[in-house]
Amino acid sequence: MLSKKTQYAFQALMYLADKGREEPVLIAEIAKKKKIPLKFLENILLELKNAGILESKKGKGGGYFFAQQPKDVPLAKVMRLLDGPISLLPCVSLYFYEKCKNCDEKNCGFRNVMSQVRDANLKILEKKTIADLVRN
Amino acid sequence: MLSKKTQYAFQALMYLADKGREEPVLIAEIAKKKKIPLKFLENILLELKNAGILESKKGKGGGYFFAQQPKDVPLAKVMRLLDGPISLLPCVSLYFYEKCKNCDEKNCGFRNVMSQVRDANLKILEKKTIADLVRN
DNA sequence: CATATTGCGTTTTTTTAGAAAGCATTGTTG
DNA sequence: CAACAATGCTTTCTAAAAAAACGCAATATG
Repeated sequence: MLSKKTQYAFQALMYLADKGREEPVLIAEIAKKKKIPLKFLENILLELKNAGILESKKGKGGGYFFAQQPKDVPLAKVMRLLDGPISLLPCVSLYFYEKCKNCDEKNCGFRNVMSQVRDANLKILEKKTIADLVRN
Repeated sequence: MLSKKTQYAFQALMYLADKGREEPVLIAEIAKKKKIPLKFLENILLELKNAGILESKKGKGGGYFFAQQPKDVPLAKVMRLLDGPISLLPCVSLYFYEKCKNCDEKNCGFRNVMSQVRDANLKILEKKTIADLVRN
C-alpha cells in the first residue's frame, strides 16, 4: 500500500495540476481543500520541490506550482521519491537494488516472478503521469 | 515491498514444496537452512496452518507439510494472509476495501489508474503458485 | 519596515515490524 | 505411564518507521 505521505502527495499534485502553472497556490489552501495536515504537507511539497517536480515562491503572492508539465511527471517518479522501491523485493529493484544473500539470482523462481510483477507495474506507472490523473 | 514475514513465508513454503508432502519437516530445520529466526518462523508457519495452507504433526517425527498441493496455492493468497492488501489504495482493494472519503470513486482518475495496477498485479499473483517458484 | 510566505531542523507521538520468551498442549515411544 | 519431542498460543519487548507538530529562520513583496 502507498503510505499516507505518497497519497497526500498525489492529492496535492492533482490539485496543483488542476490549477494550472500560472499562479502559485498556498500550502494552506491545498491542506484545507484536500484535508491534509498542514505541516506534514509542507514537508511533502518541499521534497517534491527538491526533486525538481514543483517550484515555489516565497512572500506575498507566493506558493507552489509545477516546475515542469504535469504530463511529464510519471507516477513512478513520485512513488520512488516518497515511498522508495516499487518492486516487492530489494533484489529485483532497479533503483534500490540490494543483493539477495542466500539465493542464486537468475535461477531463483521467486525472484523471476517478482521481476514479472515489477515489469507489469512499471509498464503502467512509468507511462501514466499526473496529467492522466486529472483529466476526467 | 514485501515484509520480512512474507519473504520468510515464501522461503519456507519453497523449502517445504521441495521436500514433498510425504514426511513432516521440522521448524528448526527450515529455520536453519533458510536462516530464519526460529520463533518468528514458528508464528509464520502457524498462520499458514490456520489458513489451511500447511498442516502439522506434533511429537516425534512431527513437523510441517503442505495441506494442499503447492500448485493450488497462489502467491496472492500468501501475501494477503501475511501482508494484507495487494492493492496500493484501500479504495481499490478487493479483500480489504475501505471507502475513500473525499473522492468520488468511479470518476477519480487516481483510483482508476490504481485499479489498473491492481489488476496487472493480480493477473500474475493469482495465477502463479508456490509450485511455480520451485521448478527451475 | 511590516507582512506574507516558504525553508528546515528538531521533537513528539503513534503505529508497525520484527523478534524473543515462556508455558501449554499434543503426540510418540519404550 | 513416564519421558521426551514436537508444535500451539499468548504475551511482551524493542526498534524502526510513519505521521504529525513546533518554532524559528530565510526570503520576497509592497
